[in-house]
Amino acid sequence: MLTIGKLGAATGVKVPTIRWYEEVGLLPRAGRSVGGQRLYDEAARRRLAFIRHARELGFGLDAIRDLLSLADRPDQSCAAADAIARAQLAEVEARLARLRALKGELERMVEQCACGTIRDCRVIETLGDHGLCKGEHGGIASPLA
Amino acid sequence: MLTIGKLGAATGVKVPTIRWYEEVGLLPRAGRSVGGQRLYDEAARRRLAFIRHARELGFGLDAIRDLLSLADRPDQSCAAADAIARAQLAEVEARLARLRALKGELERMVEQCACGTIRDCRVIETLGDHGLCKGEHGGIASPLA
DNA sequence: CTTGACCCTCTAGTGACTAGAGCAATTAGG
DNA sequence: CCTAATTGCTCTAGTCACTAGAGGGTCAAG
Repeated sequence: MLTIGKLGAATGVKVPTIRWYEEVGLLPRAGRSVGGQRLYDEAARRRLAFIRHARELGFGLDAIRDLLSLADRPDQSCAAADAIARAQLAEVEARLARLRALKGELERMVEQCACGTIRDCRVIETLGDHGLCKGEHGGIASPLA
Repeated sequence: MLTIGKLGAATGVKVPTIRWYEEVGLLPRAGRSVGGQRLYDEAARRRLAFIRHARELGFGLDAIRDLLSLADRPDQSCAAADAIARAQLAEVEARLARLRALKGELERMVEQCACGTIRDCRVIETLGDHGLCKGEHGGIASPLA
């Protein structure tokens, strides 16, 4: 049986994060010691490792919840899991495209800067006038890295 | 003189967002009509367009605040603005590298899925066992797209 | 038995907004 | 000139996935 700190160390997840996963239902309510401290078994450790890995791959907690409930039913079709992963891949590809455009625009901006005074600064000027941009760079960047 | 709605339409910024920019000090407190509604002039419009464009390029509000105060002093050196832009570029490049790694891992996962039952699903299996991953994909993805 | 490391709950804060309630002001049409 | 529709106002709360901190309780080693 692991205390929450050992579990965190074993999985690379911070202690408050583990408690928070419990609160939002990603982890089942942990059993407690006599004094009321959480205790975890190997199954909990595997479940948390799964969550952590999925987070590293950028899945949101809702998607992870779905993936976990799928993982608990080994006889069902894998199609749903596949769909979730494909959606995540599409999301990542979209963000990649956007970031590449951003990078190009920033590079252009920085390269043109002669580093004189603000008056002649291409960085400031470009920011002030969208028309100086070559390509579109769409709307405001969305969260979820 | 523009009302807040016209200003929003002219710059592509939503009305509550404009009010929020005022609240956090990116925009000066707007003058008001007799009835208390905000009114904006051309200078405000340019300032908001600057903010919007910088947001599109992924700058955070703190960086934008700095850029704006630089833009207001045309005689000063452009070095600080250049540094902010370079930092943003570095940030974008780091996120690009991370996203590329993520994309690779997701592609591998999805490609290996034979779409049978969950029991044999590579997606679920890979998520459960980080050892099946080829490369590192670092920590949890950070926000700020 | 004490010390220090760990654990508990609870609240609040992050970034950059977005949504909604409940009401006031403006504007276009008749 | 009146009315109805639109737009505006403030304020609160919610989003995502945590993180930080206060103020205490528990546990294992020495």
